[in-house]
Amino acid sequence: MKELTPTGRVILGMLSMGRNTGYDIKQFVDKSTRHFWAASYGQIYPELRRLEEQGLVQSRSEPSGGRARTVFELTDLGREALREWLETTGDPLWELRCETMLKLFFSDAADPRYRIEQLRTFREQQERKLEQLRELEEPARTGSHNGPYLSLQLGLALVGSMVDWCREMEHQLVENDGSV
Amino acid sequence: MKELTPTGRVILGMLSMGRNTGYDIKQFVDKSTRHFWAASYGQIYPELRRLEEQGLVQSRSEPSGGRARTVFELTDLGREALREWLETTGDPLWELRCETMLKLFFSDAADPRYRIEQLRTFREQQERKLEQLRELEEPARTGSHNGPYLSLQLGLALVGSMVDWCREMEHQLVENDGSV
DNA sequence: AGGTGCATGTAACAGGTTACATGATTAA
DNA sequence: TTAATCATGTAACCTGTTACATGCACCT
Repeated sequence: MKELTPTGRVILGMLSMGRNTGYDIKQFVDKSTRHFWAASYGQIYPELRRLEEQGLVQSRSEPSGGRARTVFELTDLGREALREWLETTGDPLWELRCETMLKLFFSDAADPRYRIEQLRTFREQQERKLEQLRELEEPARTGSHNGPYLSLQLGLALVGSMVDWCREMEHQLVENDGSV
Repeated sequence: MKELTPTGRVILGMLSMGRNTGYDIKQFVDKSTRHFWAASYGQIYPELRRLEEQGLVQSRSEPSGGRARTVFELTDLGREALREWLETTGDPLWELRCETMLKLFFSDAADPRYRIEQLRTFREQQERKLEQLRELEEPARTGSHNGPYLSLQLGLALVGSMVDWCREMEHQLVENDGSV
């Protein structure tokens, strides 16, 4: 069996949770996994076709009124591929790209007061993210699946710790050089 | 002035810290920023040429023995571009791609005991990362720049909180369903 | 003589985003 | 009537990795 592509895995997962059109998948990604795994139409639609070629999903046309609509569902093979991926425990992908850390790293090449500036901007950004995550908490807690809630809690811990660290560090930096 | 590319910024920063060949930059990235910002030869060498075209860096050939070697340094324009980027405070790039969160998210489609399995694998991975970061702590603390130490602390806080969260969650999961 | 490190580079590939085009349905 | 939403799709672009090729220098 061919290895699943990253987006392929998201799609199979989303199908397993009852999302069944390309549009629907994208919408749902945008209000759930987007915080740790995004996807765009440019990936989703072609990938759905590829998955069908591989026999992992099955499409059928199901227009709503005169509006074209293609509904997908997992095949047995697809369900199997998803399960296999979920049950594999081998060095999972973990990628972080954080411009703030990079700026901090190079911050000796600029006026030191910009450190606080960067930290503040970053903290505010992460606080907004935290809020967005918190809005997902209630629906995730009461939903029919447990997975989303669990992954949300990990996200919350991660973002929360960064916000806390920033607050502390901003405090220290202000004390140390008295600048705003 | 044209906007810097992501790798262009890393290069300018590294040059400002005294790294002066493509090779040297790559080596240093690999033992410092790689945890939150990677770079490969395939990006670095072409980008150095592009930066020179834009007048941000200046190269000179400086062979060591019969071994070809091109040394780069920042021009005034390059220093200015770097400073400008460092002093800009606008919605910094922050991207996380975490396969474990994705697997947890979809974990209802597999046997629940794999949740603990995924968590454990992830924690071990992050513990290794934590160790690598800790090895960088001493040199960063005693080095001539403050930036690297600061960014390292943020990384440490982030990875540390995830490890803690995993431990706690693994504990809870084991209690709740008694498996493994 | 052979392995490791220094040093430069590129071609092929992978993965993903953005912007655009199209058009029906529904709620205001 | 018009804006938002549902719905599908693609082409151009960007960014980055991997694998490979090359060759000198230095240490054992």
